[in-house]
Amino acid sequence: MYKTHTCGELRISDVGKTVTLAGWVHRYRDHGGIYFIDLRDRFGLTQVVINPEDSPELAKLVADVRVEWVLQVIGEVRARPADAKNPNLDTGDIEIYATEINVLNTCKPLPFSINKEENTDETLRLKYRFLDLRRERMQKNLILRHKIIKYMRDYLDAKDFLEIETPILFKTTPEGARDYLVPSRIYPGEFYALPQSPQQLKQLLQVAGVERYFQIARCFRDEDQRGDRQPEFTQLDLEMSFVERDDILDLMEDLFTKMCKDLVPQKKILFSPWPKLTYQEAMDRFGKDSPDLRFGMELVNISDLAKDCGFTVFESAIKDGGSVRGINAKTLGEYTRKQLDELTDQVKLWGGKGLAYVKISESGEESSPFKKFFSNEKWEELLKRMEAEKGDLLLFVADSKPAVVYDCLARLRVMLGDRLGLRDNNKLAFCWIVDFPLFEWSEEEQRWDATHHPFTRPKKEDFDLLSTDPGKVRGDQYDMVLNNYELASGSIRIHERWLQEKVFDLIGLPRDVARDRFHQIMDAFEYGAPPHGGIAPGIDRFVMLMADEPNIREVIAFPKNNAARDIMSGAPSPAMEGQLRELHIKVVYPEEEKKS
RNA sequence: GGGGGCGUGGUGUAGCGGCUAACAUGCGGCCCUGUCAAGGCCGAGAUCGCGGGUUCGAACCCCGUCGCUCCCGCCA
Repeated sequence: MYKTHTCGELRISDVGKTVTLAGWVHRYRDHGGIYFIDLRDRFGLTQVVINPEDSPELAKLVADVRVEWVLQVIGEVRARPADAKNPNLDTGDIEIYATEINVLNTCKPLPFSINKEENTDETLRLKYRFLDLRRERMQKNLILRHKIIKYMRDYLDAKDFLEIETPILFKTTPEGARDYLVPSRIYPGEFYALPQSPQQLKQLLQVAGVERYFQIARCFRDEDQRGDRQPEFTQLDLEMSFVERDDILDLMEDLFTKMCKDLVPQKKILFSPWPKLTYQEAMDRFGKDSPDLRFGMELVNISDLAKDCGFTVFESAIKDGGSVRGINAKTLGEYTRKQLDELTDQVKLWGGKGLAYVKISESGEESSPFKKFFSNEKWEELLKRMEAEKGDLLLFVADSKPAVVYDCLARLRVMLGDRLGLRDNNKLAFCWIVDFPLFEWSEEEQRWDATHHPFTRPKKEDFDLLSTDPGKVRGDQYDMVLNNYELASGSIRIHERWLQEKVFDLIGLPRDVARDRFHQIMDAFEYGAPPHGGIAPGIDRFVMLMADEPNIREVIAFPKNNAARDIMSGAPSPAMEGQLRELHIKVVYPEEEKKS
C-alpha cells in the first residue's frame, strides 16, 4: 500500500506516530518558506506542513507542487498549535510534519475547479467526468448510492430473497417504449432487444419456484430524455409468490422507512403508516396520481355550484361533460393583476383555457371577475367550501375535459407550493396510490390500452366488468409516491392463461402476435404458475431525491446527456464498415431515405 | 417532432447599438514562516459558438445554423 492511513482518520490521539499518506493536493499555501498542503483522498483532508529550516530540499520540491498533483507524504503526526486548529476539519487538531514526499503524478491546469463548488457548464463536466467525480458533491452522491443499494441487498437477503441476474440480450416487445436493438451476427436480419424491464423473466422465475426474487436491474428505453430519465436506468426489481397486494406494500414500506431513518436521518417521514389513496381519490384531491402530500392546497370540486350560475365559461364546461375545480392559494390574496396574468398564461401553456380567480384582500375585500354571476347563497357556499379567509387567493379551472382541469390545477398547486416554500426537501411524504383503472381508451388507436402493463391482474371483484365495462375495471396495481414523484410501480400479476388471453383480447392484441411475443409466459401459466406480484422502485430517482439533486445525471457515474449522447466517449458513434458487414447491416441515412 | 432559455479570456459572470470588451477565479512571475477559500504586487490570456444580413458603426438588433439545457409530445 502507498499509505498507512487515510486522509480522514488521524486524530489528536495519533500524535507522535510516523505515518504515510497518499492522495491529491486539494489546496496548497505558500508562506514564503513554510508550506501547507491539504492532502485529499476519498476519506477526508489532512494538512501537511513543510518547514524549509528542517528540510530545505523538501521545500524546494514542494515549491513546484500544484493543485491535484498526486503525492505520497511520509511524516510525523503533530498536534497543531492551539491557535492554529481548524474546527471545520475532522483532522483539524493535527497535521503531518513531512519528512519525505514522493510525487506520484503531476496534473495539468484544470478545466474547472475541484476544490470549490461553482456552476460549470454540464458539457464540460461530462467531458471530464473523471475530474467532476472527484468533487465532494459527486463523491457524496456515489457513496450514498452505494449505501442505498447495499441497504436494499442486505435487507432483502435477510428476508430470504434471492438476487438473480436476467439476460441483457433478450427479445423485442414493440409495445410500450422503443427498444434498443442489438443485431445478431449469427442470424442475419435478426435482433436481440435490451430489456425495458425484466418483467416477463421475473414472472417466469416465480413459475420456477424462486418465490422471492430481486435484482438491481439495468433497464433500457429508447425515448427522449428528461431530467429524471436516462436511456439506461436502474431499478430494484422485485417479485414474490403467494402474496397479496398488502404483503408487497408492507415489505416496501418497511424497507424504505428503515432505509431513510438509517441513511438520511436529517429527513423526516411525515406519515406512518403511509397513506393509501385510491387513484380516484388522488386525482380528486391533488389532480395527479403522484401527489405531493407535504402540503394541503387540495382541489375542491365546485361543479354543482357552477352548473347554472350564469357564467358561460363555467356552464359550458360542465354542459360538455367537464368540471370546475379550484384550489385555495392561502396568503396570496394580494397578488397583483400582473401576477395573476402570469398564472393565467402558465395555465394556457399547460392546455387550460384560462384561470378564474377570487382575490380576498387582508381587509376582506373580495374581487373576482365572476362574482356577479353568483347568487348570494351560492357565493357563500363557494367561499365556505373553499375555506376562504382574508388574504386568500382562490383559483379555478373549468374545462370540458376533466383531465385538463386536474392537470392544470395539479401543476398550479405544485408551482405555488414552491413559491410559498411548502416543499421542504427534508420532509418525506410517502404514500401509496392503489386501484388504478386497468384500461384506458386510446382515441388514437380506437381501442382499450393497458394503463400499466398487460400482465396486471384485474381486481377479483371487477372480473365481471371485463366483459361488460372494461373502463371500470380496476387493476390490482399500486404506485409508491414520494414528494410529487412516482418512485415505484407494481402489481399483482395475472397467473392464469385464460385471464391473460382475455386481457390480450381486450387490448386488441391478435392471438398470433401474442403467441409470438409472449408464448413463453403463456405456456408457463399452464404449468402450475403460483399467484404472484411485484414492484420496481427506480433507484436513480430515489437517490436523486435523497441527495437533494435536481436531476438523475448527478447520481449516475457516467450519464448520457439530454440527447442520449455520452459526451465523454462520444457514443454513439459510427461502426466500422467491417463490423457492419459482419452484422449484415446497411445504414440508410435520413436524407437518402427521403429521396427514395 | 415542437416550443422557451443560454452560448463573451482556462472557469464563472458583467456588458445588450458607439471601449483599448469589465470583474472574480484560475494560470505565470516576484514578495511574505502558522495558514486553512491565506495575503500583497506585477503579468500573460477573448478574432464575444459559427455563417449571413441591417447599420456610418454589431458582443449587443434580425435571419439561419450548431451545441447545451428546460418543457410539451413520447416514456405499456
